[in-house]
Amino acid sequence: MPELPEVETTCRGIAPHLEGATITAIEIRNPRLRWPIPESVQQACGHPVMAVRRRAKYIIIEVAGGALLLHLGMSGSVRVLLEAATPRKHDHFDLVTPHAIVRYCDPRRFGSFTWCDTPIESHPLLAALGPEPLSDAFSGDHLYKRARGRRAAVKNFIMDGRIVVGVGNIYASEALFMAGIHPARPAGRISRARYAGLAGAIRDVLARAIRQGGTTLRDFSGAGGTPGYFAQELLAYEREGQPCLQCGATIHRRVIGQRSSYYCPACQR
DNA sequence: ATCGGGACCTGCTTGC
DNA sequence: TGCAAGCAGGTCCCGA
Repeated sequence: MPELPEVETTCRGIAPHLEGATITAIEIRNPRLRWPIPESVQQACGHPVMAVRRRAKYIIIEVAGGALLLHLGMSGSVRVLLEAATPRKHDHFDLVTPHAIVRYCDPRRFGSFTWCDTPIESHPLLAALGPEPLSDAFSGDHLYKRARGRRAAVKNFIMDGRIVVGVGNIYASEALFMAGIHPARPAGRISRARYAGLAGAIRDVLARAIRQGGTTLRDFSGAGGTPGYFAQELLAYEREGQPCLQCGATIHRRVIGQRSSYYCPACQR
């Protein structure tokens, strides 16, 4: 479910409830996620939360002495409860504070939850990550330089977190459509100018999706339970067989790198 | 160094 | 109606 806008929406949803509050307990109901939840997460208890922030698709909850590192995987979601509620089937754990419970649910168990007591940016899961797409470090020139000599499809290239973080399957299709670049084109065979357009498209689509509260396709909702509204702005994703909104040709679907890609064969070259 | 593919999971939709 | 196949928003790890 979650790409960068969904994670950002989740982060903003839980931050007001956690920042300044003390986690009094972490109640683990089902520790089986991508990796088993370690006992060490309990070290976050008893200290006020200093900050809740996002790096790539990870949510970082900082306390004195370390940080909780949370990933939503493919199907993770978080709800904020202001009163007790019966846990549902795939609710894995709760972060309990005096005024709220942050409850994590993940049916497919591709998400993760760990504790880090060393500098967070050098954590093995974060150390090799590329720039944030909405930061100044990300640009067309950055993409162009990193693409030299690469023969892999540009769609796989922009979804590689070591190149740029936060571009998942939906927004990769969308950004390539906006930039008029065919998703299967080799990354090394795209001009500097076209990469400038692609970087702009990535920035634009992610920023707009964040403003809409993410994309709700199936069951995503923000921490307060409200759905995202970006789905109605999708130009290519899941539009196979429908007319291109720019030229009227039929949108195609093709599996690239084991993922469905949607594109207009006339507009995208 | 780069790449493609397999792996990890459950649940929903589709088609015979 | 029932059952199997196909599909889903991520990313780590392996061998070539």
